[in-house]
Amino acid sequence: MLSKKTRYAMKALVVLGKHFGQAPLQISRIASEENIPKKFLEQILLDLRNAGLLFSKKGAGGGYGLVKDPSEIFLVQVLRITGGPVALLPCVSLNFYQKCEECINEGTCGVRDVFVDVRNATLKVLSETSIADIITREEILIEKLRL
Amino acid sequence: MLSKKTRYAMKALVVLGKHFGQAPLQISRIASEENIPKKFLEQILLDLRNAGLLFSKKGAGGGYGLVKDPSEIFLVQVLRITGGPVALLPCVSLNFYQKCEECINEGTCGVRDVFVDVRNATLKVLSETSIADIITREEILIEKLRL
DNA sequence: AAAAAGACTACTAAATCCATATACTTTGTA
DNA sequence: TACAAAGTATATGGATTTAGTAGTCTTTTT
Repeated sequence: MLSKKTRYAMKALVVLGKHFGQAPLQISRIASEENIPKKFLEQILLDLRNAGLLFSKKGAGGGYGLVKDPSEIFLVQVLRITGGPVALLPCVSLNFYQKCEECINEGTCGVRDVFVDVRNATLKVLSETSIADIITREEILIEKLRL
Repeated sequence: MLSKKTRYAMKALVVLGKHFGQAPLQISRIASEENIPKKFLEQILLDLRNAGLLFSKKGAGGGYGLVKDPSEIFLVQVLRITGGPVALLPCVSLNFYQKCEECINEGTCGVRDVFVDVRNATLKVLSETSIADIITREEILIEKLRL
């Protein structure tokens, strides 16, 4: 399961993506728009900024904005910034690898082998999907509901 | 990430799969073979038994065994018994569904839409892979290491 | 009867997650 | 220049979950 942090981060990026190129958006605005606790969102946006995804502007008329085009921000990146490993087993994680304590021989572990496949399948979707794609998907979903 | 419970369950089932058709295996034997805390494994095997995957026999010469052929036990089942949701978001889970509190309209949520795809990809692997497949994979891995 | 093995219940220590609080810094503007 | 708006940073606390342990009871075999 993804943490709320990761979920909030993605939702916030979608909102920011819709405003790309415009004036920066304030935390409180994003928070109220997406029902995210403001103080928590504050920390999250800060992480995304420190990771180079967002710029920030202090003071009156300040706020946050995307540094890159939404089509260049992929979900894997977000997941990794917010600390959510893609893999379901630590011994299979590319960026958060940890040896399974109980495992005798990692190289011949069949369970691990399967979860390498699972990770690859997940990674494929997440590394191909951008914030822009999510915005497009939302438009399609809204369109469908109109029928 | 899968819980240790789920991991231990899978490993135990693999051990039991290798002994399918033979005399039941004792908890302590599986525990020492796979470096799993015995008392913890006890609870896990009980869950698997209550879910109908294992039979148990008390008293001297007792132990646990698979009810079905290892080729008929799939990883999705194990995951669901041990309480590990397949989905990365609660609002996308088939068996552990929960509404995202903060979500305004689930039907038009692009993030959710992507994670439906992720879930399907994961589910495909986990519902196609059996305990027997894991055993086969281990044999292949061992074979490869011999070269 | 005794020993072997699982069944069941309860508990606890540690970790993690979510959220809030508080104090500080920067920037725009009246 | 002073003040208010907004982000920065750190700390803290509560709730929940996870992992593991302990102890007692029940069943079965010898």
